[in-house]
Amino acid sequence: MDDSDFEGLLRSADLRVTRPRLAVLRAVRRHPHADTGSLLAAVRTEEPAVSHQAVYDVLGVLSEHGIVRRIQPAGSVARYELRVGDNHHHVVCRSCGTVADVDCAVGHRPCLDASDSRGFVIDEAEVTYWGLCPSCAPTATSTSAASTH
Amino acid sequence: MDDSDFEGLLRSADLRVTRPRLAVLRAVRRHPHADTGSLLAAVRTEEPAVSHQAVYDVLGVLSEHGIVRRIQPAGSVARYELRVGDNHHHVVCRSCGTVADVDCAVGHRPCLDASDSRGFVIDEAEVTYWGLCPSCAPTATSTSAASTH
DNA sequence: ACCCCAGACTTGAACGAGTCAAGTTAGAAG
DNA sequence: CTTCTAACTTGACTCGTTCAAGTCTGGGGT
Repeated sequence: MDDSDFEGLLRSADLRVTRPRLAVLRAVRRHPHADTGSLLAAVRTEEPAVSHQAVYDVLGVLSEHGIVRRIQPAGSVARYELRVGDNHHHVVCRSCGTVADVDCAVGHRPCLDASDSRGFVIDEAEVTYWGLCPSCAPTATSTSAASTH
Repeated sequence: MDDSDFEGLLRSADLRVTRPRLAVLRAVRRHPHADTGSLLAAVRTEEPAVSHQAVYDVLGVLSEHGIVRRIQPAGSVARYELRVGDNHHHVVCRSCGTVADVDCAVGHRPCLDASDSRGFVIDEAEVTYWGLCPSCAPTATSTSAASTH
């Protein structure tokens, strides 16, 4: 994912290639799962004149076009990442809020043919794991028994 | 789930039984998946003097003690429900934001033994389905093919 | 039955992520 | 080079949620 890749992504989505957009894409690449505020700060290290509104706008259109993915665990502000369309989920630390990627267990499509989908037309199943990250977890306690809810 | 059940739940969590708390519990029972504002309005139909702060406090402690469950789909405000510990997930309508319960496919524990949990100690896996509710979905289109992400 | 006090509530101000609106700038097609 | 509109800047604003300080009350102890 270098700058010419970003340019291609923008062009094939019929979006103009602008300095703010490239700067936002580079910021998201450098800071996966960062929130808008951090991304704004990161963008301004290379493009000091970019407004916060521009960052919101850019992240908005990039999400709409599937170039970045917006995630928002309960209790957190919106976060963004570049990995799209590659079937992965997220682990969120209950203590510090850190987010990490988790590859989907091979071949599994969790609960997807939900017996009763209530008449909804479902297009995505999002899985979020909750727990404690290595830094926050009490040391030594090992196994990660998890329950579905 | 009648009022004496609520009283029991509170007492066994070492929480005082107060009129505001009972009113909030009744409101959550009457309005599953409602946000704080709606619950406040519902509470005030029977207890007009209850402050908004009280509702926030009550929902907070009830969540901490596992008496109610707080959910917050991306882009939504916090919502609350009484069903706890019974293994169910949620479908959220992308168009109107409506939330419905979906029972977990029997015996499935989605992606839980995640091949690589990044050193996190996981205690819960939350599944959110995204799509269109019956009212918002274009009529007739039927199948609900879903992709994991 | 009464007292007492920490836990629960009221009041009112404040915070901050995100949005709205109006005017200006700059990609990129012709 | 010109033109047009998508994209950006600026600045005000909304609203869900939290903070802080003071008052009240459920329920255990006497």
